[in-house]
Amino acid sequence: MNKKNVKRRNAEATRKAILESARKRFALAGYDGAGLREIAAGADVTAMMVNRYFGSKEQLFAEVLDHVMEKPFILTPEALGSPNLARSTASALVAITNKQEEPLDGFSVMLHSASNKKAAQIARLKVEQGRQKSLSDALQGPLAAERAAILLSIVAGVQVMRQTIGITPLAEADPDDLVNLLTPVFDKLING
Amino acid sequence: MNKKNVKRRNAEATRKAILESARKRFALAGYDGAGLREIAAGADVTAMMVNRYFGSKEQLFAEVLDHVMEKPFILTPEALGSPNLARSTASALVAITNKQEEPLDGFSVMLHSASNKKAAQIARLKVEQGRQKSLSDALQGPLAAERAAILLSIVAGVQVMRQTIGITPLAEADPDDLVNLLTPVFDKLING
DNA sequence: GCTTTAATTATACAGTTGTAGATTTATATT
DNA sequence: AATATAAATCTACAACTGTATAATTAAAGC
Repeated sequence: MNKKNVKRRNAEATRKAILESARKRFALAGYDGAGLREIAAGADVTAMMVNRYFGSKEQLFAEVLDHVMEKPFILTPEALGSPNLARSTASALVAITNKQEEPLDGFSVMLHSASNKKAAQIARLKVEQGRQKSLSDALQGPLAAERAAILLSIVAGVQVMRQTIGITPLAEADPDDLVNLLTPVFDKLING
Repeated sequence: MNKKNVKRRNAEATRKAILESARKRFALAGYDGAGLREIAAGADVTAMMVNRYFGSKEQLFAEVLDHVMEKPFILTPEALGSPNLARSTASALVAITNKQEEPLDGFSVMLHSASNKKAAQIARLKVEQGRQKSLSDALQGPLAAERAAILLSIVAGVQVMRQTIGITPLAEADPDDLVNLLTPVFDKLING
């Protein structure tokens, strides 16, 4: 019997390794800041493998966004039924934006790539297809889509300011204080 | 009588022109995205003038941030006494983040440069020295600094999402709806 | 064990970046 | 009008970028 899906030197594993390295680098440095050689080195291959497996840097970026967007770290549709959603959302956001944490989410990728027009357009597309839509579907009441978008904006804003830029006192503040301040804000948007 | 401050070919005007062109380009494309030749062309000079007048791209960036930070477009300390501050802040933010508007503020510069470590550090310094401090001084009540920082984060987040990325429906939403949704959010943070 | 085929690398190219040194140009003073 | 001086440019360089082509290497099937 002949096996068709034979993996020599494990092509599938290499592809995954590149994708994972790209996610990390894009999240840290954005589309422009992450070089192909750097991404490839993170996957223990040479830069040419990237183009072999993904065609171009742009296509790689799009695929990375697909992956990071499909599992939201916060405000998941399932969690939207919870009674203390506003507070749990606030505390998840504060926890994740701790400095030492690796920025592992689509927001980092998107925000750090906002200055590049092509990358920003790809990111917008992916956000609209992914999180934004499922979130606004789950929210109740009038102007659900707008409220969802503002919610995402606040999450994004806090993440950049706290984690990337590291604004004082956001970066050094007592996490509990931040949660207490953010909770009523989120509550306004979730419950109206 | 001999005049000491003689300007040949108007050095001062050239310096200002470069600074202004740099502000525009940095706001649009961020630190990495704005090339020195491009910035220089916007001031009708060659790229070498930039280094002559500012020493390096980094120093130019720092000086641009000094200028854009010293005149806040929103949440000015003077306006903080106004009764309807939350609403006027919301409506100013919505008005300014209209797509056609040129991004003329320090937030754009900062956000688009967040992916570059050096640039992000310079930006953080300037924000802390400038707007952040005056704003938290003006806010009343407990945790004023934290509330001010969250306020700035929300402004930043809405700006990126609405203007730079152009998320639907934030970009196309009815401005009045957005103002109505943002006002109670800002009110929570301003008045507690 | 040899051949085939796919995974991986090596080399190279054209473009861009920030910047340095030498040179040219314009202007104010003599 | 000639000269001194500062403004502006020209040329160039070394480092980087994404990517294309050609060569090499390793493993599967016979």
